[in-house]
Amino acid sequence: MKKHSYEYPRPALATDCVIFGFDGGELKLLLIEREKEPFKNKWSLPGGFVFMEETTEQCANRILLEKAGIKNVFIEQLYTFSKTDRDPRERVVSVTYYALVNRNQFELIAGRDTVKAEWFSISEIPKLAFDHRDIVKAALIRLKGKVRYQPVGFELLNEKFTLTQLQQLYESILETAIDKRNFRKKILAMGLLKALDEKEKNVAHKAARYYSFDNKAYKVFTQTGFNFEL
Amino acid sequence: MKKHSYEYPRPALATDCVIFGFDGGELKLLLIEREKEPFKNKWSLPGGFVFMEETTEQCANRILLEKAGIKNVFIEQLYTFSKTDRDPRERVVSVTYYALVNRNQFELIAGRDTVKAEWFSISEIPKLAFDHRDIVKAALIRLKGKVRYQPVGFELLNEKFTLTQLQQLYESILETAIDKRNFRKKILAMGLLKALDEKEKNVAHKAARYYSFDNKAYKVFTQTGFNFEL
DNA sequence: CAATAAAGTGTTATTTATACACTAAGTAAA
DNA sequence: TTTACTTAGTGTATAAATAACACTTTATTG
Repeated sequence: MKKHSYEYPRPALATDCVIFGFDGGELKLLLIEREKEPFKNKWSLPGGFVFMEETTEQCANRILLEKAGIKNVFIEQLYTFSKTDRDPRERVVSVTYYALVNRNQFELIAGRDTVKAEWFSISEIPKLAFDHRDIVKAALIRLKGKVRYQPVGFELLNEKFTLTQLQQLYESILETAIDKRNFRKKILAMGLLKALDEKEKNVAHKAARYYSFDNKAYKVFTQTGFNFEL
Repeated sequence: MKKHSYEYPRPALATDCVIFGFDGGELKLLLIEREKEPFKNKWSLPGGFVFMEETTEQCANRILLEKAGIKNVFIEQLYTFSKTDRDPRERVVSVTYYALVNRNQFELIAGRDTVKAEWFSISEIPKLAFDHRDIVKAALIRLKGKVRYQPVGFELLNEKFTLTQLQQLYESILETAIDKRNFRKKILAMGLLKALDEKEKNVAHKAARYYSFDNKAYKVFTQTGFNFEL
């Protein structure tokens, strides 16, 4: 049997982040243009190497902040990609994360400095550097699974949102049409939404009521063993 | 903004494997006794460092073979653990996997050589080395989620199994009692089981019929967009 | 041959999911 | 100021899935 002496060389360790946003009824993705070879001027996921004194999750949060000005958002580990040739320069293993971002909250900050950042509809994602297409694909599958049994979709919306916005969000993530009446019935029956007194303004039709996600109710909800399920 | 020059030092990269088996109506876990410090003589998950020329998945399969004589089994990436102090010697990031093993298939091989390996009931897991308890916990949660929408439980059983065995398997993974008639109705209705002509022998009661998982039917099943769900 | 032990089998009630169409309210254009 | 347009908002009936529940059959053992 082989003895595991393990000095150098070691694979490099990086993280890459899939950043989701929601706008104009569509799910979006934040991409960064690479400034250096390899894949210079190609679009890519924001990423970077893991420092010795940080966890991969701390690294992902640091990258979110440094490359897109994003902080304090929902983030979850996605998958670790380790194909030996995924970076042409050297062996790099990437622990990937996905983040859910309320776009309005960060619109000004994203793309600051010299970093060119842009939101893309998930239906119009350009060719990506490295194996980033695989990473995005995995993130979409994960998100689809996730929203059905965890109320994470709200992370993508403003604090106040209409039921139509919420429904559009689910429709675009799940890539399916949902019946309006059944959707509203089900989501309201859970008791996790607070109906606000406020309504839309300056719309050319009947103004929709705003709702907000009731974090307190959700806490009680989970503690009593009930499960969110859509 | 920080520039990402990334020479040494790098975290070491390892994989650890949670190996599930099923026997005597109980879910079991294969553990290895450590021969070296740190945690000498403590139980731990089989693990090892990732070589430059292998993916983390290949590494996990290699470890399964080297440490437990197990090969060609279901294996899936679980999570990457990266707390900076999870190994007292140095910074080690571990990409973990879980495997589902038919115990009968490997009973003789596991624990060969000098490696002391033993199966433990999940209700009687001893104190483990490193953060391995967290890893096991994550694996149990994953497995619970997985068996409900993917027919992976069969990986733990013999090719021929009785419906009672299958039910016990689900009961022990999901940690819940299941109604016999409803279970059989549902699982048979999916059309994924082949009833064999063979029955149990040498049992002190009515002999149960053997079934096997119908891989062909499952292929068609998935291709036609239906989903396994229990 | 009686006792034991697990296999095997249907029906009913309840809950959940699905399908479906009109009225209300606000703005913009004629 | 009236009409057209656009989206908000609402209930019911049917179908499907789930959950609850008990006795007969078949083999072995003492």
